[in-house]
Amino acid sequence: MRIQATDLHLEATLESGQVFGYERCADGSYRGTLRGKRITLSARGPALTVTGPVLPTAREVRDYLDLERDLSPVYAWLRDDPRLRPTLAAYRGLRLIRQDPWEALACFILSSNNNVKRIQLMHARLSASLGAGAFPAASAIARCHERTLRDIGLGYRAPYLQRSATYVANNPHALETIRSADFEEARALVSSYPGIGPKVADCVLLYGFGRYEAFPVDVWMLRVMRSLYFKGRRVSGERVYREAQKRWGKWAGYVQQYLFHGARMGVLSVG
DNA sequence: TTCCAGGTATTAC
DNA sequence: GTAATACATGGA
Repeated sequence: MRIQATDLHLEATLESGQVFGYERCADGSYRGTLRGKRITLSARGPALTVTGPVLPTAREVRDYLDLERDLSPVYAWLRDDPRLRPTLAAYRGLRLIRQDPWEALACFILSSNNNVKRIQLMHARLSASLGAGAFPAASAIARCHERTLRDIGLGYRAPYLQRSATYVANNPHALETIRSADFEEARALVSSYPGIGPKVADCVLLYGFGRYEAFPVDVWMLRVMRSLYFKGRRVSGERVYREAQKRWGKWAGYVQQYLFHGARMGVLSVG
């Protein structure tokens, strides 16, 4: 299947630490799962090619990659601030993937005090062991014992994931309740899951629920925001969060992705 | 070998 | 409220 995608940076989209289920192939394409279907994505200029045994619909692909969204408000913020232009120049077309809410919730429980490489490893092992190749449903993880998850290599996060999965499996409306809540209420709900604090809660809302006002503050966000907007002074996560809300409002989460990737890739100053 | 990684939960002032 | 500490594990 070929899809017209004139403003998509596939590499930055799949390798900016927002999604953990994609593996880069030698030819620059990516193998992963889209709405439960195993596919390969490859971009050549404005043409996006999707291959696989069972294809998602073009509509599903466009929705998943957020291709319909007009990013001009985000680009305006990045273009009009000299401090941010380098990340726009390098990664224009980076889009926030509209992930499955449960997968985002689970993966970001695994992300705490962890590195992207190993989160990807955990994702792959969970998918192979419990999901027949796709990321396992909450019910499949709920059925596991903590021991099984530790054997997969989840470490101390195993009980957090097991308990969160059990809650979601036993409360079928849990995720819809989050979706229909206003932002602060949703934040409180997500933060109440075991293993989820303020940073991961914002990741879940941003990547799993499309709440673009969410602004996850991790070590990279502290570094780059301190460097760019606080003259290198040490500042609290809360202070950084408020600054982002003030500057970028309902687009803060989208700007955050450009900040995060730009900082990690070295095109933005981190002090 | 030691250190670090998209933090969180717990405990102590 | 703010500060210190343990937590599993793979890669550098």
